[in-house]
Amino acid sequence: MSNVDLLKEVVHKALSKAGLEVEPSLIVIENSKDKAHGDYSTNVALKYAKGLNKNPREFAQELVNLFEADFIEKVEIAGPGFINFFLKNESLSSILGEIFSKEGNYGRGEANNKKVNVEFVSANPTGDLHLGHTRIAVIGDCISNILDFAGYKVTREYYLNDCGNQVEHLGNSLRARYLELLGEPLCLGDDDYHGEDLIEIAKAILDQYKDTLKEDTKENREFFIRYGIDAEFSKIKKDLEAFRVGFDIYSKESDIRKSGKIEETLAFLKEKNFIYVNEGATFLKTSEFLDDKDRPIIKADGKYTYFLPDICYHYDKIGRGYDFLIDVLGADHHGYINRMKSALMMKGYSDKALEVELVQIVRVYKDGVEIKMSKRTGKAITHRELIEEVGVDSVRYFFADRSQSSHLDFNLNLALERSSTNPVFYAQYAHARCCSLLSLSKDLSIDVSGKNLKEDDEISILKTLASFKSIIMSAAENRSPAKICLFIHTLAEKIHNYYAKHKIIDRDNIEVTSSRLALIKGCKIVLENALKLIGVSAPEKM
RNA sequence: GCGCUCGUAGCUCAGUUGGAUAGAGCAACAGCCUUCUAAGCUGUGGGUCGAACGUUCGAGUCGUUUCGAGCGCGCCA
Repeated sequence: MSNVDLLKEVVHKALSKAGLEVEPSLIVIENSKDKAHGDYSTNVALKYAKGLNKNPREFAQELVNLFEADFIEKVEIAGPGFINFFLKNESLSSILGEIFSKEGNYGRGEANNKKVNVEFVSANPTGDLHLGHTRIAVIGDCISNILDFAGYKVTREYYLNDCGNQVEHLGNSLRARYLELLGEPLCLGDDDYHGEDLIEIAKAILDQYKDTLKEDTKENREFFIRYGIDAEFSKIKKDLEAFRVGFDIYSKESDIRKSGKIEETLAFLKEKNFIYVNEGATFLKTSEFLDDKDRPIIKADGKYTYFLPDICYHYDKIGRGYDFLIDVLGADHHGYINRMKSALMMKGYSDKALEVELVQIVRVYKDGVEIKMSKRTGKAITHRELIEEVGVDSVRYFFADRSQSSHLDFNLNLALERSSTNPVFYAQYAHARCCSLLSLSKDLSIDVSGKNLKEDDEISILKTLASFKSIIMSAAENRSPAKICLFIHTLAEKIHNYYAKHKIIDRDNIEVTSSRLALIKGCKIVLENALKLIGVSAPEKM
C-alpha cells in the first residue's frame, strides 16, 4: 500500500471519528510542491469545515488530534487550513523494495476485468499516411498501452474502408496511371488521387500484366481497385509497424457487407421504426436521440452511405463483448459522435458504450506556408517522410507529449532542426546514465531498504517514484498519454539534478553508495516502464 | 447562423480535476568538464493566464457574457 493510500486511510478514519463520513476516493492527498509544506498535504479541513459550521484551522487541529499512524514524523497546519504531513524517511524509501520485486510490472494496476476495444488510425487505403494519422497513431497506441497497464483488457483494432466512392477513385486513378505508362495522356478527375505514389504501383502492374488490362471493362476496373487497396494497405501496415504500432484485429468493410449484417441491421431498424424514406433515400431517425438531424443511410440510387456499414461495424464490435468502445478520431469527425451514439442507443446500448477520443488537427507549416494534408492533392508531408527524417522515438515523444485536445501547429523546419534537441533525449539520457552507473558498480551491493537516503533530492525522487501508480491511473482515466510524458520529464529532471549534485558511486563510503545505487536502480526501472507506455526506447548507452 | 474544440512567456505547450509564490522545452544572455556520459548542470531576463462579470476561504481551472482562432453542419467518407 502506498503512502498516499495509507494517508487517505488515516484521514478517512479521523473524519469518521469527527462524525463525518467521506468517500475515501474523494479525499485528496497531494504531493506537496514546496518541501516547507511537508511531503504530502490535504485540504479536507478546508473542504468540509464549512458544512460543519466550523473554523477550518480549528477543524484541522481537531482532525490532527485524531490521527493515528506510526509512519508519520509530524503534522502541521498551515495557511487557511491545509494539513501537511511529514513522513519518516524509512516509509518513503520502502517504495524501492516494491519496485525491485515488480520490476517491469511496477505501476501496473490490478486487472479490473473490463474489456475495451480501441479503434484508431483506420485510414482509408488510398494513399500514404499523413501527419494527422501520425498523431492519431501515437495517441491511440499510447492510450491502449496505458489502459492495458492500468488493468484493462485491451483490443486494438483497425477498420479498413475497402468499399465505396473513395476506393473507386483509387481504382480510377491507378488505372489512369497505368494507361499513362502505356503512352496515353493522364486522365484524372478532380476527386481522383493525384499523388505520385500511384505511379510505382502502376509500374508493378505493368511489369506483371503488361498491357492486358487496357480494356475499360468492369473486371479490369475491379482489378485496379483490389490491387490498389492491397498495395496501399500493405504500405500503411508496414509504415505503422515501423512506427511500433500494431493491431490485434483488422476489420474490413467488405466483410461486413458480405456477412449479411447490413440486411439484418436494416430489418432491425425498420422493425423498431427508426427509418423512413424521403425523396427516394432512406433516413435514420438519429435526431430522436442525440443528433440534431436525421442521417441518410441509403442513397436514392440504392447505394449505402458510409454510415450504414459503420453502424453494423459498431454493432458487431460491441456485440463481441466489450464493456465499452473507444474510437480515436480526428477532430474534423466530431459531428460523427452523436450520430453513432444515437445508432448504438437504437440497439439499446448506453451512450457511454462508445467513447470518442478526438485528436485535434495538425496544421503543418513549411517555410512559413501551411501545407494542406489532403491525400487527394498528394501534396501532404507523409508520415513516412517524417519518420525517416526525425526518427521514431522523437516523433512518438513529440506527439505523446502534447495532449490530444490541443490544436497543434507543426513547423516542419523546426521539427527537423530540433530533432537533436527533442525532449525525448533528455529522458533517454537520464535512463542511459542510470544504466551506466549500475554497470560501473556491478561488484557493489545494492541496499534495498535505501536507509541512507536522507538528502532532499533523494526524498524528492522517492516520492516521484511512488507517485507513478497514481499517474498511471490518472493517465488511464483521462485517456491522456501527455500525463505520462510529464511524469517522464519530471523524473528525468530529478535524476539529472541528482547526478550533477551528488557523487553516486563512492567507494570510500559503501554504506551510502549502496543506498544510492538502489535509488538509481529504482529510477531506471520506473523510467523504462514509463517510456515503454509511450512506445519510446530506453537505451542503455547513448 | 448553429454546434464542437481551443485561447497561458518571443515560439511550442504543461498546469496534479478548485489549492499555498502560474511552470517546462525551444530561442536569448552569463557561468560549469584533470572527477560516475556536457544529449547534462547552475544562474538571468521574459506573464493583465484573450477580456469582463459571477460562484467562495481561494479561480489559469467552475458559470454567464464577450472578442479571436480552427474544425464541422453532404443522398462525401
